[in-house]
Amino acid sequence: MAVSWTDERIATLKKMWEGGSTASQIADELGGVSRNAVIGKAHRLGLKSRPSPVKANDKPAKKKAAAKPAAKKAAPAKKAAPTTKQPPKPDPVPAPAPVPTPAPITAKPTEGGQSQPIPNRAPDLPKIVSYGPGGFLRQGPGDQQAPIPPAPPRRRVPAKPSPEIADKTTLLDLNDRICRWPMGHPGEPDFHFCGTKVNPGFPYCVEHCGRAYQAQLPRGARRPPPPLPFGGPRVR
DNA sequence: CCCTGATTCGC
DNA sequence: GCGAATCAGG
Repeated sequence: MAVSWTDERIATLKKMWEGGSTASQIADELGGVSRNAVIGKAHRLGLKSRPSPVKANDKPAKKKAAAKPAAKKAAPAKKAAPTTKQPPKPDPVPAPAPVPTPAPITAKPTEGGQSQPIPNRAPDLPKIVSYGPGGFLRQGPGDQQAPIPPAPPRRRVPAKPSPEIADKTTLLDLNDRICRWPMGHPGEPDFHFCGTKVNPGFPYCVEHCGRAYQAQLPRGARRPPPPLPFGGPRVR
C-alpha cells in the first residue's frame, strides 16, 4: 500500500465527495490514488450515490451476473454464490415523503430585493430565487444546499505532501456558516477557503456571493466573463 | 471517444 | 480493507 487512508485523507475524501467533487478530482487532490480507489473507499465508508450517470435506472436485471467471470488477472473461478437478496422482511417501504415543500417565500427582503423566478438547481422544488442587492442571484432560504464548490484543476500523481495549512480555513474546517470560496489552488500548501461568515442563507460570504451569483445582463450589455475560482486564472 | 460512478473480486 | 478491472449510462 503506497498511501494508507489516514484520518485526514478520509476526511478530505468525505468533504469533497459530499461537496460534489467527482471521484477523479478527489483522487487528483489526494494524490497517489486512483479514481477507483476513491470510489471504492467512498463506498466502503458508506458514502455513495449522488449524481451518477449509471445509477438512475432500476432494472438490475440479472444478466451482468454472468457477464464478468472472464477477462481478469487469474482464473475467474466464479462469482460468489448468488446469494439471493434478502429473503424475509418485505419491508413496507415507508413513504419517504419528504419533499419539504419549500414555502413559496419571496426571498428575504433584507434590502428590498425584487423577486424573480430564476432557474435554480432542484428539479422538483419550485425555484425560489431572486436578485440580491448586489445583483447576484438569491436563493430561497429553504432550498439552498449543495455548495457545488468550483472544481479544482485536474492533476495526476502529485501527492499532497502534508496538509500543513496553519490556521487557514481548510477543507476540513468548512461548515455551514463560513464562506467556502476557495483561495488559491488545491494542492498548494496555502490553499484555503475564505472562511468568513456567510451571507445568511448562502454558502458564501456577501462579497463572494456577488462573485458566485452573477446577474444576467441584458443581451448586448454583457461584460467579459469575470474570473471564477478554479476555472481560470488565479483569483486572489 | 470522453466522462461519470457502481460493482466485482483477487489480493 | 484495498483498488484494478470491468461494467454501464451520459
